[in-house]
Amino acid sequence: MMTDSSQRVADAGLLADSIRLAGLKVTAPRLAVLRALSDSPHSNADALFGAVHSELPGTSLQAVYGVLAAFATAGLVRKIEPAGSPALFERRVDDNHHHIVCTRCSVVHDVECAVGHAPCLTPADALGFDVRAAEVIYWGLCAQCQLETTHP
Amino acid sequence: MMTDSSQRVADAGLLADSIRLAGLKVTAPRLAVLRALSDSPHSNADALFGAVHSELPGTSLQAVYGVLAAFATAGLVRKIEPAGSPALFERRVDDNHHHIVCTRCSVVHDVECAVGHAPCLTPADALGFDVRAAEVIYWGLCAQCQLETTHP
DNA sequence: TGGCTTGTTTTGAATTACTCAAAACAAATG
DNA sequence: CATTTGTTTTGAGTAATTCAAAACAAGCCA
Repeated sequence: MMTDSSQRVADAGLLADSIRLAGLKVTAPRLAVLRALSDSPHSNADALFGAVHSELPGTSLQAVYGVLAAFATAGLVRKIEPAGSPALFERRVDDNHHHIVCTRCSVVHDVECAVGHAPCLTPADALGFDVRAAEVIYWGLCAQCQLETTHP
Repeated sequence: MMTDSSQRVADAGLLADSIRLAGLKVTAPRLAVLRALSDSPHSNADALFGAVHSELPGTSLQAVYGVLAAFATAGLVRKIEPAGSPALFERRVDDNHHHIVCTRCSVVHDVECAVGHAPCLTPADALGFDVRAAEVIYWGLCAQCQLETTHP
């Protein structure tokens, strides 16, 4: 039976593998950022810095920015930038999912592409563009905030 | 027959009317910003400041930000914030159109909602959210940049 | 296994886009 | 025309991010 600690080691191995597979060197800050992102998807650089820093106190905020930039360029993480928010990062990549954001508390959740296949990826008139991606953000009130605004 | 200058005056009147109709006081900076936005939709605050400043040299950049914030709150303009870009503004409002952005030169064009009615406004699973809006941004290469990248 | 090369991180500073606050000013109303 | 209320100026401040040079470490090679 696999213990908690061997599980953690196995996880570290998987994290390291995916970093290596992306063509990047495996370093402690990179492992820590990737683990923090696994634990909390849709985190911003500052939140990740907080998580990483408690595990690896020498790590600088700039290192976290550097790690995230390298990961994003290598296709290991996806960067999303909802209006009015600092950039958020997630490990779910290459599956064309979208996001729903609460206008009150800013919580973000993943949502599958509304239509399964990709009609919303094809604009009515692409105006000569070679369209590579479609990004959809839904805005609304999350369940919790609906409660809190109707029972103030 | 309407002369160029009476046309300009008529335009100014229409601009003033729409500002007044939005419940805002009509001022020179507001008229100038609204005219600049009519001339160049998808402009950012800095570009608008440039246009306004040449017509009305006393105007400050902060005033432009103030005007745009008041317009956006009043529903007179729409603010869009594509990833990696400063906020852009446009007068087209309340018609649920979307945008297509060139990943190379950052030019922005309007596109109609891909499907006419609103299936893309309804996520597959709204996760308890009360969804109020869906924002779609298409990313790709504009016609010009396709040419310039294939004939370098 | 120890050096070498290349890529990564630290340290420190700078920049961009935007916001805040107080005082001066101007539009609209009667 | 005086007053009220909203707007703009002036000046400063902040958040998020980027840049650059030097120190450092990972992975390769002998």
